[in-house]
This record gives sequence, C-alpha cells and structure tokens, in this order.
Amino acid sequence: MDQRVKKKATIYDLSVLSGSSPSTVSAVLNGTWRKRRIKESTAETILGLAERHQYTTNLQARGLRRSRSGLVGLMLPVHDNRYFSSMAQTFEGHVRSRGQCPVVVSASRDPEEERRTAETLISYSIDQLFIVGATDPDGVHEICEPAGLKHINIDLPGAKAHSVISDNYEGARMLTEAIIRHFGNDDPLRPDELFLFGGRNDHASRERIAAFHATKKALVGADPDDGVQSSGYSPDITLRAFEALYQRDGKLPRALFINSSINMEGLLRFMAGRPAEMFSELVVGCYDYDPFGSFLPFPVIMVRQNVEAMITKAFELIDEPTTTPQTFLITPELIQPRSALKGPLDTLKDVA
Amino acid sequence: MDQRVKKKATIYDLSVLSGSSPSTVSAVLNGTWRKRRIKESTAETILGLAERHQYTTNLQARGLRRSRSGLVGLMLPVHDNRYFSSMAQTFEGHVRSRGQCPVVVSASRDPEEERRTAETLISYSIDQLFIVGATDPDGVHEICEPAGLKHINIDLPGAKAHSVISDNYEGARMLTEAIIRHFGNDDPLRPDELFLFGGRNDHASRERIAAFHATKKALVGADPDDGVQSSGYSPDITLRAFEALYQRDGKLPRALFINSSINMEGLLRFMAGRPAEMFSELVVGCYDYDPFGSFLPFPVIMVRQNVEAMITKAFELIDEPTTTPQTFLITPELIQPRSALKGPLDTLKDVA
DNA sequence: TTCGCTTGCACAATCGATGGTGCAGAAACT
DNA sequence: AGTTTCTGCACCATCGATTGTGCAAGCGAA
Repeated sequence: MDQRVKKKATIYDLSVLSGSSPSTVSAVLNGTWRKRRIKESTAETILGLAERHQYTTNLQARGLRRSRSGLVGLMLPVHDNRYFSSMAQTFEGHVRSRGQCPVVVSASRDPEEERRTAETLISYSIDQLFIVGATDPDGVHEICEPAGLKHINIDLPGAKAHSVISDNYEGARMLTEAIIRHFGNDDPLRPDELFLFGGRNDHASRERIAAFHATKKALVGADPDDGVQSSGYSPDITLRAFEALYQRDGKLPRALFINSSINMEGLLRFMAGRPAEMFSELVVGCYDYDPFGSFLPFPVIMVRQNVEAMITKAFELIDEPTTTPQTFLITPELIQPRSALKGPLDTLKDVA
Repeated sequence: MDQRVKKKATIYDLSVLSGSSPSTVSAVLNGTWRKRRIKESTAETILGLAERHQYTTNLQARGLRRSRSGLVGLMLPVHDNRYFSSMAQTFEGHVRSRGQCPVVVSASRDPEEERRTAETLISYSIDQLFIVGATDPDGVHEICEPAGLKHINIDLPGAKAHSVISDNYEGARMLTEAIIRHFGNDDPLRPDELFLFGGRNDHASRERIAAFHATKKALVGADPDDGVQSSGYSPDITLRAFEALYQRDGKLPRALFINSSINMEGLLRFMAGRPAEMFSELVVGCYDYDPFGSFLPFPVIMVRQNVEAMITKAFELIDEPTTTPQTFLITPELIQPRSALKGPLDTLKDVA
C-alpha cells in the first residue's frame, strides 16, 4: 500500500492505480477537472488515491510545461539588517497570501552578483522579481527584460522599470530638522557640530545628503564642506571615519546624522572600549529604524521607512501592464528616541 | 541575429544554428563534452553561439531531468531578527561558494507551515534542506525522508536527523553566572531579584531554564518557582509578562535573564514611555547577540551563538552518509556589555 | 431509426535538457 | 587488404505535468 523508500508518486502512478489516463489525473489534481468535464466520482477516486499515496505535484515539471514556476523572488543587498530583514518578512507574508512561494536571496550590493543572481532566478522561471536596494537596477533590468520577467525596483530606483522608494529627501529633512531642534534655543547647534556619516554614491544617499545640506543650512545657517563623510555601507569603513574625525578634532561632534543602520554599527564599534560618558552629550539621527538602536544611552532619532507600504505598492505595480517607468515615493516616519514599534513579526501567532 | 522580444534560446535553437545535434549542444554547454569526445572546435563554435544568443540553461528542465535543482534551502522561523538573519547571511555565503543557489524561506514557527514549506521546496527538487529552529523538526523529517531529501536540524534538535545546536545549557550557565557575578559581593543578588523571561517549551528553552535554575541555586542559594516566565517568542506576550510582574511587585527585579532577542524586544516595549531612570539599576542577560542591544543604557550581557561554526558543521554533516541521528553542540560565546562584534557582513567588500 | 448534442475521457505533442547507446568514418595495426 | 580501435557525434527515451483535440457512448428529438 504505502511505498516506504520508493520515489514520489506521479500522475502516471495514479493513472495506473485509478484506471484513468494521466491527463485525467492531472486535470483532477490541478483543479481544472470541471472545465474538462471529468465526472465527480472519477475525481473523488483520484483525489483519494492521491491522498493515500501522498502525491505532490512535481513543480519543476509543471514549471517547465507552463514556463512559470510559482516562485516569486526578492533580491536583497544583505540579510543581516533589520531594514532588509523586515522587508523579507513582509514580502513573505504577501507572497504566501497569494499562494505562491517566496524566494529570498541576497546579492551583496555587487552589480555583477546582482546580474548573476537575476539570471539564476530567471533560469528557474520565477514569476516576478522584486529588486531591493540594487547597486545597478538597470543592469538587472537588462537581464529581466529579454526574459519577459516582471520586475520592480524597491528602495533604490532604476530608470527602466517602476520603482518604489522612500521619500529620502523628506525623510532626511525631517531627521535633520529633528536633530537640530533637539538642542533647542538655549544652546543651539553650530554648523561644525553636526556631521553626516555613511552612504555612498547612490540615489538614496544623494537625496539624503542634499536634504541634510539644505536643512542644515536653513536652520543653522551654514554647512561646511567637510560635514559629510561618505563611508559606504560598511561598519568598518564608518568606524575608521569616526576615528579619523576624532583624531582630527580631539572629540566627537555633538550631533550625528547617520545614513543607515549599517553605518550606525560603525558608531557602535567606535563606542566599544571607549567610556560611555564620552557619548553622554551626543545626539544621533539615524536613517533607518532598529528597535534596539532606538534605546541607546543617548537620544537616537530614527527614520522608519514604511516597508509595508512599499511592498504593498510594489505588488500593485508589478501586476499592471508595463508603462513608462515611474518612481513612487513612500513617506517614511520620524521615530522619537526610545520607541519600540511593532513590526512584521507581530502578525505571527505565538504561544507562550 | 539577436532576438529582441523573442523567447530565450534553447539547445534546440543552438542545435539548428550550429548544425550539431541537441545532445551535442547540451554536452558542450554543461561541460561534459570532453567525456563525450566532442571535438574542441565543435565546442568552441557552440560556445560562441551560446554567448552570442545569450543562452542560459533552463534549470527547471535540467532539474526535471536530473531530479535535482541546484537549490539549497534554508528554512527559518522568521527573518526579522539578527540571529536568524545572520544565519541566512552566513548560509548564503556557503552555498554560493559551492556554486549552488541559496533559497531562504521562513515558516513562522508554525508546525503546519513548516511541513507545507518543506513540501513546496521538495516539489522544486531542492538538493538539501537546512531546518533552523523548527517547532517540529521531526514532522519536517517525515516529509523529507520519503522524498530522499538530505536535511539537518539547526538551533533546535530533532530525533530523526542530525542536529547542530548551541550548547544551550552551557551558554545559559555562563550567562546566569555572569549576571550574578556582575553584582559582586558588596550587594549580592538575592534569589527573588533575578527572573527569566521568554521561551517556550522547546529544547533550547528547557536547557536554558535548567541551567538558569541550577546556576542560580548554586550561586545565590535558591530559586523560587515564580522565577521563570515563559512568554513564547513574542515581544507582546513578553511585554505583558513584564507588565504583570511590575504590577505585582511595584518594581522590576534588579536582574533579568532574557531568553532571546525577540523577547528582549518585549523589554524594549516595556521601556518605551517609561522613564529611563527606572532601568538605571537593571542588569540584563540576553541569550542572543544583537549589536545594538549590547549598548543599551544598562549592562546587557549577551550570548552569541556561533552561527558560522554551526553552519559549517551542518554542511559537513549533511553530505555524509546517514548514520544514526546525533546532536552536535556548538559552544556559544559570552559577550560583555558594549561590544560591537564583526558579523557576516564584514566579509563583503564595500566601497565608500 | 437516424441525426445531433452532450458527457466523459483518452491520446499525443510539448516544455528543455540529459545521458545511454549505437554507428559511421578515420586511423592504427596485422 | 582486412580487422580492430578510436573519434566524433546523432538518435532517442526520459523526467512529470499540461493541454488542444478527437472520439465513443449515451441520450433526446424528429
């Protein structure tokens, strides 16, 4: 009856067992049997057999035939970061609720890796690809386009496909303003007391830096050229930038605008081994939200990008017929220090 | 020459173009052509054509034929957590270096979802499955086994397949001891001043709770029954547990053992809106490492599970012929407060 | 009784790649 | 020259599911 170490049952096995043809079995199992005018009793027989023999569809075969796979891809720069991991979590929920299978991979912010990854995913006939924070979105587009793969950019925009991104300018404006206002009028911040760290030459960083400049200039009157220290998206490079500045000035500035939580880890590395008092006067604004980061011993104002809204919008767009590429801005949210917000995990049920 | 919107080139297309048979083309493209005694010049011709026409292998077709896919699966409870996201990051590195394609999915700590997910992955003929923190590892095993899918448990052990897990007892022992010793002899901790929060009825929690009990009893002399508050792996349930305790005692205990970083987020929620001073005397031990968590305004001693070692060991084991299931313990590391450790992201190259 | 429609299903091609087998023609050997 | 051994490749079945098409049996109507 049951086949222990045997291979998995196929429609051909069930065909023999049921006395029906493989095509009938197939129709019954994939739900198209009414359309094919299969008798109810036949269907029941086959479904019973399928159950008993633990039949499961070979999705590679189906995918080959249909040239779709039911897989939906999410390409991240990295996993190990709360912004991107919450993206993955949210994405999974959406894909699952559509009855498809989420596949999350990271491409390390490497344009070459991004293209290779896209190619691999295409080879598996994934149905859609969500490209998050790609270094070279248009390069990926060039891979997806000829393959007829629907794709959309998230977090960093491309010119060849729709993009859903944070309103980085507005977010950085809010954040810069909040940092400055945090000092009040008694002891206002001077231009050389607020620095920006992190980011590289991508759209998000450029927007944020522009907003930083403009807002700083508007509110504290000036912004010296050395106020921005690009240090990539690397904790260690950021650490070295802090060390260099500290070396130069003999102290840290009173206020920091940190371009991402990854760069913020550079600050942590700078803090490690140094006395806590050294940071007691510090005020930090961080473009990204991390619940633990929000409770550091000094005020950390954060910007939470609206991941849920971005993913939702992306799903809306990706199904639409292709039009000329547009970029959609999603306004992020300013988060006051010491805030523990709900996240995608909160929708999961849990038992104590 | 090039086919714009056309479908992707197949070996049949190249077969026509090159004048060779499909099987020859196939052999050339998958590298087995020397074994098949294909002339070098023939191979070159075909490779040239493949290049020119942007041929890429249809991996679903290959997978169907070979009944393997080149996909390696990682099943996580959730993405949005530094422990699991670092697991994903590390895993990806390993899989990539083996020339395969990582697929990361989460199953929400739901036994049913875990089994469904495994089944889906099997339907895609994934080659191996790494099962992380599964609620019901043996249930997943029952799915993998008949399908002939190599699998291994990580983080939470199963009885039916090899498991690689943290030495939870030792980790919790170290952590409990470190918490207690943190108070020194001047003002030693009393039994009713140290509570454990979080966890559920799984192997890891049981071990940790056992070590907590034993160590606490050994070092502070006793451990009242109410010293352990299971609150699942949910921030909100943990929050409510804190609130209940606070309600009861009118204050927080001086020391907390928190079972995971997810539960730690429950503490953050408790902190939100309450004055920082309320926590100035608190000492926390957290079983999990989160770089931001390490720098909270009170001492947070953390346990970092050795993800790299666990993944490495798991890869070693999964290739070996199946023997009787064994559990391998990987010793975690005690992390002093205010430590910013390197993680899997540090191996990535970055540009400023 | 015969025509025509419906019901219920079987047949067979197809998706793209793989790999066992077989077979010409050339080269080597007797 | 005849036989054996390589070379170099073509042929074809196969993986499992899908789907357009065809067709026999059943049934009602004329």
